[in-house]
Amino acid sequence: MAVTLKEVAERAGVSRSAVSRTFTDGASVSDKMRRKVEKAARELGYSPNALASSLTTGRTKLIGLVSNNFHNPIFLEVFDLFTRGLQDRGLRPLLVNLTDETDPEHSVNMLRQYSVDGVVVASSTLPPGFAKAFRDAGVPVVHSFGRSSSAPQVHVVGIDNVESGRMAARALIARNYTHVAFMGGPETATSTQDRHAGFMSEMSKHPNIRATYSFAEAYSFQAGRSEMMRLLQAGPAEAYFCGDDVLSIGALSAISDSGLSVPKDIGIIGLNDMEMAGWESIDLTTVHQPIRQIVSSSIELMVAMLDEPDRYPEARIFPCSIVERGTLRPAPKT
Amino acid sequence: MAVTLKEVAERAGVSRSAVSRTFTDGASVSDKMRRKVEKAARELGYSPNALASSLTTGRTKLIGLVSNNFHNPIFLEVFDLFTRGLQDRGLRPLLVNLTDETDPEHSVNMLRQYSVDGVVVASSTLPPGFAKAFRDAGVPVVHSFGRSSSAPQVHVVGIDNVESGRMAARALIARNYTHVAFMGGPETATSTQDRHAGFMSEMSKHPNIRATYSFAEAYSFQAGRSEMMRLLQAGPAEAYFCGDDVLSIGALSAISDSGLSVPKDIGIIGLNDMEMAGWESIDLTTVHQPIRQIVSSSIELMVAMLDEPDRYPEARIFPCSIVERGTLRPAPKT
DNA sequence: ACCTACTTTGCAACCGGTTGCAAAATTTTG
DNA sequence: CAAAATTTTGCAACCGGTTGCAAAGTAGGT
Repeated sequence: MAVTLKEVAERAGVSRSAVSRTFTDGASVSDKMRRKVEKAARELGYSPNALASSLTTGRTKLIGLVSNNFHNPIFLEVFDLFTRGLQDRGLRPLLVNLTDETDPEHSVNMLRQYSVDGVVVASSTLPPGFAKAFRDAGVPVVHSFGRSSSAPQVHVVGIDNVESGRMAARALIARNYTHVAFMGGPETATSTQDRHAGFMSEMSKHPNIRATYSFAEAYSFQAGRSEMMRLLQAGPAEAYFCGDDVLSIGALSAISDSGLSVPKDIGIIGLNDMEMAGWESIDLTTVHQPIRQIVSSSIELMVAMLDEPDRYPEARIFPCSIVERGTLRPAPKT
Repeated sequence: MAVTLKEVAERAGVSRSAVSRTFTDGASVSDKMRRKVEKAARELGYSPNALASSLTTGRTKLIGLVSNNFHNPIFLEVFDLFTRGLQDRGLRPLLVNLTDETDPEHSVNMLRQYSVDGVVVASSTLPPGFAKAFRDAGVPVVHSFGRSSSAPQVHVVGIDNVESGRMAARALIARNYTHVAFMGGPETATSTQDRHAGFMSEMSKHPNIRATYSFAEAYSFQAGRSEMMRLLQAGPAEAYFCGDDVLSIGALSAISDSGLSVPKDIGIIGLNDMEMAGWESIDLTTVHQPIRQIVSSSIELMVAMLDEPDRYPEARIFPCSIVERGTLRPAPKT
């Protein structure tokens, strides 16, 4: 069906190499030749087969985009940014949904079979062995939104979750709450562990403030809602740092359904600053995670690694900032 | 870097064909040979290069997954379903983000260069010429969430948007509203056009009910919110059928910020039944669009077309249903 | 043991490109 | 204008596999 190099060569009356060269930039072709070939190619509707050429060049321009996070709306923004950024650079994302059921091993193998030039993992927690498998195969890996210390052998781009936990803690301290709490996502997530650690470590400097914590079952609305329902029964803290914005929104729902009001009765601070956090009906005070920067830096790093595969692993950590909206009481003027 | 067929053949002391055959199912290989080859392959860590084999077999198992909808959270569910469904069948989604800036022509070309076996377009409105370009190239196309009549040359899987508009209208009629309205997405979207047409056609059977309409600028929270703000100023209808759930949520925000309550002062019915519609804090009555069925049917259709590329185009239309929650007043008992 | 029928294996050509090398063509130089 | 330097072009081998075909091997029947 598709038009091949050979057909173009025949029609233009030149060698196959000549055709190949006109479509490879940097190759030596005279203007006359180029015109002849381009004419023939246009008439035939030829476009070179990227896969065939990858065979000799060793580059497919395919990038595995791996994620296990298809439920948190912030990842739609992440996918948007990744796909656009990659395609702007002539790279093609091969999307892999790493669900709990699928064996990571299997995905690794699949990506190797398609000889991807690199792999971006967009997920806080990297499946064990994943990074290593690619490194052994000589495939560059960037772990976006990952924990900086978790795997020193792999490039990481993201935020310092420990620091972001501290930042949230300081926001609560500044507002003179006397009993605060951390309501995390699942305890197995490294992001939760780190935010928790940062939060508690900052609070430990203020022994006069009571600090407690608990974990929801997932980073989801329902999990946040039901965990907050439970906390309300048990006697809630004055303000909560929730593991992320979706959890926060669930918590807000539980609070308002209990007839309490935010921020008067209970304060909430989230993390991510997803689009929805700015919706007037939610108006969530939250720790902003700079996802645009994280994604674009991840892509730049990936591009750099394509030229220099053995590049020494680095961690690129972006600072977060607090976005003050309406779910924490105002800080007293200093 | 990667281990090749030849190396395995040498180590096993057999011909390259033998190795190839043990990795192609349906090929004739004796058990003894297979064991020998598999042993060598295992020792070397060999796995066949999918791209190289595609060259001779003509199949890449790559499916272009094209969408221009990276802002509506329902599409995260759609991507989740598509990626899982495809990878369960051994197909790999090559994701293409068709933003307004990118030239559709360019995307078509790119997908052809990667010789995708098929293309799934997940978007209500198909860029003009898109389907034709692939058909001309002999590449199967399935248009998911598309308009059934828009392009009879392409397979479409989705809902009948006209009928869904009628369904929403009937829901409002049954509740004895006397002034209803359609608040659509952008007028250029075929989904909006069809829902609008269906809604108005049903209303035209009830001349005693006043029916008006307007359009928001996008399928987004902010667009829904500001359009509803405008309508509230101008004097609102008693109940609105909003073009989709995200618009509805925006509208709800405007209504409650204006001190009005839902469904007492104004009724809202959405469309899609996205996960968020069921959140207790939203509790949106809506027309359920069966996205799981649409996606799985799209995939089945695609798989069928891989075997039978000239299959006669069909439209697979799934019925919607009303999910009654809390944003419309109850229908009186009959 | 011999012949037939069937299965397994290797050879070699091919898929659609790329690329090192040397010959041919063109340009520069003396 | 010839010789030297440079650019352009084609040949042929190669990338990592697949596959039609014929030769070799195995089994079954008598």
